[in-house]
Amino acid sequence: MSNALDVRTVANRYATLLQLCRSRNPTSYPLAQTIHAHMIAFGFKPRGHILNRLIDFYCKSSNIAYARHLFDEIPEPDIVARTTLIAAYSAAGNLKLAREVFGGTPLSMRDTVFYNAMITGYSHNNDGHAAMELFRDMRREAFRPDNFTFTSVLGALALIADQKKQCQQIHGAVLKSGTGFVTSVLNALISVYVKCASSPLESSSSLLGAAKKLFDEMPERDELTWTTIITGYVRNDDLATARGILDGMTEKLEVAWNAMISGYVHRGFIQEALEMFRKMHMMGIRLDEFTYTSVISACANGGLFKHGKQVHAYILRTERKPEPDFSLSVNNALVTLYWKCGKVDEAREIFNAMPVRDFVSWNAILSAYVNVGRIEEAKSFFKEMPERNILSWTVMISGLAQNGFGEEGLKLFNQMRMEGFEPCDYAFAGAITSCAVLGALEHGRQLHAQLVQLGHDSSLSAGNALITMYARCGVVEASNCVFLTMPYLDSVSWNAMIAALGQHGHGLQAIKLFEEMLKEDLVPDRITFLTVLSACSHAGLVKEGRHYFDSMCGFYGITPGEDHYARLIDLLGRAGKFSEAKDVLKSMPFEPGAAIWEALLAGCRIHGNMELGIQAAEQLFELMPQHDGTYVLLSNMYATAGRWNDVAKVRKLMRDRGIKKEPGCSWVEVENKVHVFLVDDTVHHEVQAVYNHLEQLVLEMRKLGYVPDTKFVLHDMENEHKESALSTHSEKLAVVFGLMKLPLGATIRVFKNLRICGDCHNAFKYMSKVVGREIVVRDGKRFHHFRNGECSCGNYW
DNA sequence: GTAGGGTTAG
Repeated sequence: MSNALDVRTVANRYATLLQLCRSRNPTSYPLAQTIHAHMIAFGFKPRGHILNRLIDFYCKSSNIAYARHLFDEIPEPDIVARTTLIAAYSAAGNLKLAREVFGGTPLSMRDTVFYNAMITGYSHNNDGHAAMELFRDMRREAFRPDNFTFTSVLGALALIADQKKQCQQIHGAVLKSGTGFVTSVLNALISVYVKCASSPLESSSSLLGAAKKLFDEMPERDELTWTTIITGYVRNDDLATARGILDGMTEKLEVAWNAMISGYVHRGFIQEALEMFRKMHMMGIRLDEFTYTSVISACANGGLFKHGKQVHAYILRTERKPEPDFSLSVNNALVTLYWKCGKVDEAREIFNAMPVRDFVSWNAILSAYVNVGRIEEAKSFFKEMPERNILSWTVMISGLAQNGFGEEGLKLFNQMRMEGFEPCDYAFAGAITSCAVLGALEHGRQLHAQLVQLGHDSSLSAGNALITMYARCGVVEASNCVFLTMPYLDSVSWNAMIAALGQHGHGLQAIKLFEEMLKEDLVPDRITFLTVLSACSHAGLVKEGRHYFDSMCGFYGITPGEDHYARLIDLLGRAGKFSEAKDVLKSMPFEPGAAIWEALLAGCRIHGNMELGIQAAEQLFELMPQHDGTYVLLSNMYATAGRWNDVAKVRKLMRDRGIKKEPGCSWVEVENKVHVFLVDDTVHHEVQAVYNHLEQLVLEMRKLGYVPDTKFVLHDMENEHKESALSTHSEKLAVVFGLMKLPLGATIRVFKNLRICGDCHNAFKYMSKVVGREIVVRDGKRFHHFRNGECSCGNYW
């Protein structure tokens, strides 16, 4: 400074100017920067209090790097600058740097505010334990906790699952410290009791009672108090009490009303949510973006497209100058409203017209494509996304899995991890579903282990996915184990477990579980009945199946869809009750579609009902000429009847229509080792070896007095049919290989889809007795358990 | 210099 102006005077003036700026007022940050720019131009070096203020402003305007630069220039930064920096690093999610500043500060310099900042930092970054630890350190070093400390610590405590005792301890400490009447501290206490109550480990009523007592006895309540107690009851699913408190509230507090509305929406009380909205409007309570988004979401979930549009129109009429945040969240809700009401392309139009978009907007469109099965569009949209978060990945992974692209789903899951995203339980659920699609048991087991390691094992979505995965991979015992140990169950879990039992031929157990579900006052949905009907069909429980079909239509008032009828036809067809099946066909309110004809054809194949089978196949050829399943079923039906010329005709038809038969590939698992057999046009040498064993086995079987009914595998193996038989029966050969070559006592599981005809069903029964071990074999989505000459599906075949 | 509530994407 070349002129004669006194440094102290200049400093005072700068300090006065900075007083005009307020660190909690974002609009003043540019002014503070301008003042700093002036200092630099003027050659003034800020120190002490002024420098601290500047560091604070740079932190707040999210230029932490520059704030750090200023901080590093100070020879001995004081406690205020350090505190500011810690708060800034924590807010930006950089705990490591915050921790560094914290650790580099000598004990003699520290104070309560300094500790408070670090405790809050941990709490904001979801590390409740570290925050508690620091709180203990602080008390050990004899720093007196104040209001801020308690509110932060209680916030941290709410992050820890098992914390009832600590709650009470801190409550005691609060009372001792004399802050027990401070509203902010009491709010935090109520909040933590309430959060505690919603933990599965605690009994909610006593903790909610403690919260309510504090609330009732409070000397003074502020807005936060009301919101906290109301959201507390909402979160604990006690909407009635929440509503009672809200109705007794004199303040016109929109935050509490919004919480109530969203509570109703989450619990599916659409009408109540809309009624609250109307009432708010009538009482002149401020409606804001939170209100609108919840109400639009209510309409989306209830399929009330017209109502949703009315709300939209109302917003456009009344909100003249919407803030950017406002229109962003409302538009996001609208996008969801449109696609959930079946208008995906309109949703996309809204999205395209949005001036600002965030993750929610992008993910909403992605889920729209995924949910309606427009998977190609979903894939290219996913690639287009400028940024992806964990949800984007999850939606895409489970979307791929649910549409049958298991391999792509798993690939994406791995890619997600490679890009540094820690998968959440939903992402795991997607990957596990991929394994279910692929029948990849070993991979599924690994994912299960990782799930446990990462502490996601109480997750509902992952648990449900595991039940299905184990069942689809042939290990229904594991499904049951998951089902029994899950802390929470929803109707999806029950449906999944009933399906698992049904798929494995345990029809009676499936029905028993279904009855248990009814006892728990859970309302069965259309999926539940699909599952129950399948279970009956697989176990041959014809009478029971009919009964449930009728009770679904009558008692539960569910209109049966084509899928329900298909299950019924399947049930009757597999039982050989063709005249009844024909009656159902006639009585149906719509023309039978492909699913129904396919079910009928499957029944005809089993029972050799050639006439009806051919008729069904003709319908299927018309409806979906490229569907290879029809050809296989028809050809198997002919083969069972020994009509080889007709088999040849079907094969020619396939060639003419360009339908490729997939190369045979099968795998067998014995004692956690998987053996894979490949059969292409040429016969793989391992299969040849199996074939030799098979011949031996048949000789053995004959010696033991077992004469295959007509053919089993042998008839196919003669002369010109030998090669094709080897490929179509490679799976069965693999089982034989497993039976003969591998150690005794282990269960043999075949994951590849075997199309089981009556003869091989008999043969498997026989073999299970001869070799004295359990054989689990997949047939479509179903499994057969052969043990001791019997099968889990009874004598249905 | 530090704390605390409500929304939308699975």
